[in-house]
Amino acid sequence: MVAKYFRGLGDATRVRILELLRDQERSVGELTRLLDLSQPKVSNHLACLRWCGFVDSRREHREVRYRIADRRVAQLLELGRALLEDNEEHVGACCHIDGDDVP
Amino acid sequence: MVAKYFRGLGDATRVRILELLRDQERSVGELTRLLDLSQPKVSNHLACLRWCGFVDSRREHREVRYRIADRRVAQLLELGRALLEDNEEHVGACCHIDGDDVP
DNA sequence: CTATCACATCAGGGTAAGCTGATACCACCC
DNA sequence: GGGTGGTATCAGCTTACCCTGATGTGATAG
Repeated sequence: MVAKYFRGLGDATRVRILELLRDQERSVGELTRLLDLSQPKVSNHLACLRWCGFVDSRREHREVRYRIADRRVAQLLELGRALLEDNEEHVGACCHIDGDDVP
Repeated sequence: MVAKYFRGLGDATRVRILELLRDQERSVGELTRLLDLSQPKVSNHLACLRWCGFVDSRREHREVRYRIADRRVAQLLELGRALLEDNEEHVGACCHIDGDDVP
């Protein structure tokens, strides 16, 4: 179950979304433009994040605005990023998990 | 990259391993017996955890003993588990990530 | 040196996660 | 009520992850 939860963070798009939501709430359209991704893709990942309780959503006019659901979610990302700094080379070398974030 | 890192935690077997290593270091054989899993499977996940810097290993006699590499790894799991408690129902209902830990 | 224990790696097949493109939904404005 | 902007969902396909079984490597004992 914990694994399933962390798996929610195990996608580059979802992490990027969470980082954009970190400071302010945003609509789906905003995220789509900022990330330059297809709308279904963003919406799909947002649904995933919402189901797992990472984000909350509310309608405003015709838009749906998303925000981080819990401050600890940001902490989790922060902690992960901090740990990563000391292991970036290792992670990059992991071939079990195929990186898709190579420039 | 952060996503790739979290993906390392996105597997039930790897999380179980980390929790067994949480309190004490253990050999591959111990883990294999405790988890009742095949040896290649355990070894493979250990390799993944090691590459990503979650655990350290050292030889002792003929065994290889593994331990948590950084206290923050345990903190990360702790934080994840704490957050999960408030969202367990949601996570269970997430159909994008197919749970394999259903009793 | 050979045998054996403990572990690592490999090749192959199955399966779930993610993407694309199209479509359905919902709220608002006219 | 029809039309439009903003989201959500769906079907099909591709690919990356994981598992199994077999084989390779390294260290110790005899």
